[in-house]
Amino acid sequence: MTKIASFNVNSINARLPNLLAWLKNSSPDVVLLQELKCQEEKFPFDQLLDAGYNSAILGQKSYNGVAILSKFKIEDVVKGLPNFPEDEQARYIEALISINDKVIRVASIYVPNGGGDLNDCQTLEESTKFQYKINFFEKLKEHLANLLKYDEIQIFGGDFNVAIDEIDCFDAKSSQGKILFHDSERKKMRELLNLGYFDSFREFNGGQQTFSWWDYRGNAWQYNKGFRIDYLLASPLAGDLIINANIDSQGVRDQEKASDHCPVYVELLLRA
DNA sequence: ATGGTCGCGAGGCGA
Repeated sequence: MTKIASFNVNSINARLPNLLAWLKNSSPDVVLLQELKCQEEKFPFDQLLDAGYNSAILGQKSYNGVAILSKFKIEDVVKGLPNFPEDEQARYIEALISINDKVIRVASIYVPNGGGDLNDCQTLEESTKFQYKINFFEKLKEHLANLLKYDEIQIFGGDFNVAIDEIDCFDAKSSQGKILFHDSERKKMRELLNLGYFDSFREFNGGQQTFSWWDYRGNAWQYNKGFRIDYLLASPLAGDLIINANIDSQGVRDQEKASDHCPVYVELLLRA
């Protein structure tokens, strides 16, 4: 059994003790990380290697940053969306990993949040940050549409900063039109899925409401005021091999110095 | 509720 997870750590260095504890308990084969908040020279390569993981990273000072951890060799690393070279933010890393003679293409994706304060007389759709988010989605869609042609086992995971459906919000009515649940960004998320990728959690959990992110503010965790915004997208070939998909919603987010996100994961049966 | 809490890095930004 092969386990692939995605985890927005909200600073790899602030989260290292929590991350190492979760790696030990959960023992994923591959982990897609987001929000490293550090440059490559400050990434804890050695401690992760001691824990049994190779790392490939795209870093950035203070903000963003994505990585792929793997118990297996990481090859053909792509840093940044190839069709978005002008993007200065570290939000995409892709690689090939061979397990049991099967090649898996994985990517760690950190979609822009796109929220924040609006100036007067400005709607969310008019704001620069939201437009950057929509543009990033468009570039991501173009790239994934190309990758889908390869007919590979692909698992693309990350923090997409969008709740797909009402069930993915603690209060869909009050979230309507706000960041994480605005119609424009939901449409972009659906366009990704409509390329032919599965939302692996939803495939395996029907009408189950489980969140992956709770705001640090307002005791959101205590009141379970969360959203599901972290996903593992599976190509058709990957979908055939997945035997389970879930969210580590207990035992991680409630720890001391926890990230505001918790890990999501899929389990696959790979036979040579 | 235009609040609230983190992380970075040393004041304000981003989420």
